[in-house]
Amino acid sequence: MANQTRDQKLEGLLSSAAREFALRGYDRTSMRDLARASGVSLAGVYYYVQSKEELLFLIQSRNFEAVIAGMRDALRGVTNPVERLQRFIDNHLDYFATHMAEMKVLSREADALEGEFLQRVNDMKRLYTRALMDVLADIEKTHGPAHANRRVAAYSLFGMMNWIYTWYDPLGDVGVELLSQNICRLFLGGYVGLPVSETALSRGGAG
Amino acid sequence: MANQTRDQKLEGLLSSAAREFALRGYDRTSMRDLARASGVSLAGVYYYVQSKEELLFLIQSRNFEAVIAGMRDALRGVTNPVERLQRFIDNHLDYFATHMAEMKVLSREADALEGEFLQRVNDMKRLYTRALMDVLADIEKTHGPAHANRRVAAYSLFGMMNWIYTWYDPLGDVGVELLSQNICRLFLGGYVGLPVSETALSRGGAG
DNA sequence: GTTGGAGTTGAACGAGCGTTCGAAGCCCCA
DNA sequence: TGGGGCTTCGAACGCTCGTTCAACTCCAAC
Repeated sequence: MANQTRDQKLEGLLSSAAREFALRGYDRTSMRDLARASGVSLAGVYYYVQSKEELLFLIQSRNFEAVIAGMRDALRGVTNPVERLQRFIDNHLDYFATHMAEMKVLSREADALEGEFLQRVNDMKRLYTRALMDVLADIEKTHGPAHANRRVAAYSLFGMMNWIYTWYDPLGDVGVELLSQNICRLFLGGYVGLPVSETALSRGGAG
Repeated sequence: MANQTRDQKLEGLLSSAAREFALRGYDRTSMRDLARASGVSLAGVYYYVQSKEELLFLIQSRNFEAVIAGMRDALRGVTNPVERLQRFIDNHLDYFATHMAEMKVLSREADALEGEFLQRVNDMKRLYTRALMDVLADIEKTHGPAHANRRVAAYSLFGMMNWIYTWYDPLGDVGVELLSQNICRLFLGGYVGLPVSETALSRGGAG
């Protein structure tokens, strides 16, 4: 509480803002709510951020960047297409489960942004979607024709993964590993008829 | 335009309100926007509806009721568990695709309601989720143990189906039949390892 | 031709919104 | 001790919001 750098304070503001946005929704949350939740005055918020919309943009873009960076790390050096997909899913769900508020805001407030803010987030979405579809294409090369249209399959997988903000409780009786394993199986089994074994789904050694 | 009953005018109001809510979001759409879009004065809206929240409730509950009624019709007399699931998915996606605005509002503005309005919609959700999980339980009885936790599977399927409000264009090159077929395959293949054939997925004869 | 209720309206209300700004507090260095 | 730049704040601005209400039009019934 005592001596934080400007960056640390912005970080804290973004974190409590994400919590509030996740709770009440972006539009129903006022700057006064955010000020109260983060322990500064209303005007104080504007010292760290230019507008409410920038606040939302920072939450969305920073977390999306982290997801993308995590995916790159998770896929680096992995050549087996199925394992690449498993790691893609694993990274997505893992980050989602450990940043529920932020990812709920990213999923639900998708079109609250406008102009350049919106464009920059949409660019990330395109990049990320492209990455998944490339993985799917690789899988098709090694496992024969898929049982579903690739684009439909990609968006269906995103649907399974992003929809969790409406029901999943990371502290409940379904752990992230089980969740990730289940979604991996559901998707892989349906997409290329792969009956994924227990062991094949456990996470590999080196990240 | 000339002589409509009160009910028809309310219907028209709900329809244009759904379109506006889907476009801009519930909170960002003002009662003045709705008045303009439906061609009455601001005060005129309040002759048909008690509040903005009731407007949202009516959109959500009426359409959810229609989805549930459609499901009951689709499942009536069908005993094969897999076919029951296919019809469940088919009904959901078909209604979604023909009522994109309304279903987007139902999916996205899930917690904009409060109090009794919220409770009544949530009751419908519980009922509908229960119905799907019962179908899944039947499938497990006839096709052996599932490859995923039943609850996770159910919510994943809802995720695939509801997420389409973020990307699906009913007028695009992916028709509803193909969409439904793809999602059926993805789910069934992953849930019980069923390689669903072309013909088995075509819709049955009598409804 | 008058009555009365259904439908519609313009104008206003109070409240809350995002944002701004001048001033005050704070703390390090001279 | 004093100056100066970060940091914080109370108070206000202009605007839009959801909602209300008295007054109006219209038309069928008497």
